[in-house]
Amino acid sequence: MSLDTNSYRGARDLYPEDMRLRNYIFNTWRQVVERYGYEEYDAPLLEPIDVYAAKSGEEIVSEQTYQFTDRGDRTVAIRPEMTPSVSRMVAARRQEMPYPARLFSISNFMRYERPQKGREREFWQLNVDLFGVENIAADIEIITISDAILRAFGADRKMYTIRINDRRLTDFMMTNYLGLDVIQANLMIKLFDRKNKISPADFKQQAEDIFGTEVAPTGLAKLSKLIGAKSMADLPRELADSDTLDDLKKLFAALKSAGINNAKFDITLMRGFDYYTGIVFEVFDEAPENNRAMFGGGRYDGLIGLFGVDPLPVVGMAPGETMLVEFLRAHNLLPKSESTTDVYMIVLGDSLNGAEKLATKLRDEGVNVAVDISGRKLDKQIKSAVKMKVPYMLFVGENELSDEIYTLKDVAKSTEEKLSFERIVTSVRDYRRKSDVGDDF
RNA sequence: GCGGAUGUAGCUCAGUUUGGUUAGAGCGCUGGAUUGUGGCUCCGGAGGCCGUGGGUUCGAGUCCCAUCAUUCGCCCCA
Repeated sequence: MSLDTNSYRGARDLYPEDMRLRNYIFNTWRQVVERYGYEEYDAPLLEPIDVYAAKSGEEIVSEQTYQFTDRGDRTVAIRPEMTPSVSRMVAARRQEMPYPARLFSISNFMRYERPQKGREREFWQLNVDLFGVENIAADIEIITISDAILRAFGADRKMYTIRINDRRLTDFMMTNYLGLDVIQANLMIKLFDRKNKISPADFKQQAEDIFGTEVAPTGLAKLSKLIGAKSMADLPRELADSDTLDDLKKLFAALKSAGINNAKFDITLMRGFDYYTGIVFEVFDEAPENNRAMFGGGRYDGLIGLFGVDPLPVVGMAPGETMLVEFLRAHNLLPKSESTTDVYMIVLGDSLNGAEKLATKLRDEGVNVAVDISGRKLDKQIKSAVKMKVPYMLFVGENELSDEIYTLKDVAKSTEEKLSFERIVTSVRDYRRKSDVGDDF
């Protein structure tokens, strides 16, 4: 019996052409967040299980983490997310960190889930967190960066929407306005989460069940006022007077003046229930075939305190690679895939020694060169170069070596020029400079 | 965890309804012809446990059961 060549379920093999796309995404992420002054960190792949159990729901941890007992009898989990780890790291240096602390990481995670479109068992995420700022400026910065990231991939603001809500408003709404107890509020939050997936009639029916028959009529009336609110101005008086709206107003004003015209207030936005304490937001893909939340984030001021130090305010977000690729594909923003090798050297006749020497000289000038050392016929060598998507081929034979004039072929344009060594170097450099600053990479 | 669809050559698929000799096509791959230049042309070749395991049958790619995988929904999504 032979071994299976398939990769582990929900985890992908990345061949060079896949890795080119991943590198493009990671490089773009890194470039944007570093421009905002964020610095990179990393944490171990494994954490003690308690780190997750304390923060998230118990059943999520037991059913969806990869966990095992190590040789020292400790129960550990492969990280399913970064937030607990980075919180642990910041808590450990609570007193000595420079604040505001701006941190990011690009790391892989694993969750034991059923793989489907846009979701894998092993996945990569950018995590961006801003520690130590209580005021709304931190929330503004994180949302602005979310926008900047998508813009950096060439996205137009018509392609996505940023939906924003505030957890404090949700709490006030559930408890004071709708008069729900904790259990009812929980159910209502789950129902709000499902709002776009079910019919209005089903929504109404399920809401009625939550209210109970006695209070349902007044409850439903209040609910429909909420759902109908397209902006903060439409909110019922009881909510509109609440203090948290000042923050939201400042936030929207700031986003507007930054040109972010696709941010919308959405009272129904929930984002789970667990640990958010203020602003929450989600970035939605507006492509019809893909209409759903791509990623999100928000403020979670309570987590650092779990590690036995004074609490610290935090705002963070985490876009994933998988969803982003779906977004780029849907909007035709995928870059053209090209080899990192600049020049594929095609060796004619007995010229291998001379070709290798020339390759070394080119490499000394920073040109990436692959020499075809196979000794195959010309057309086979050319086919390899085309398959690799190398931008240039360089033909090296006895005549070229004695004249020191070589034929450089542009693979895409199918044009060729006879050039000296120096001219080859400048041609390749010009090409690289152009493609690095363009929309494509 | 639940439901639907799909697994045949490297890839895209036909063949399955109605079981019947050596399982096909296009592209790709490979050898050659012609070219000091591929994405032209011509001639030849290799490559399949028909996802896997069991069952029915004289006989299974085809029918039945199970299982695994892919995929679309549901649940969930820290």
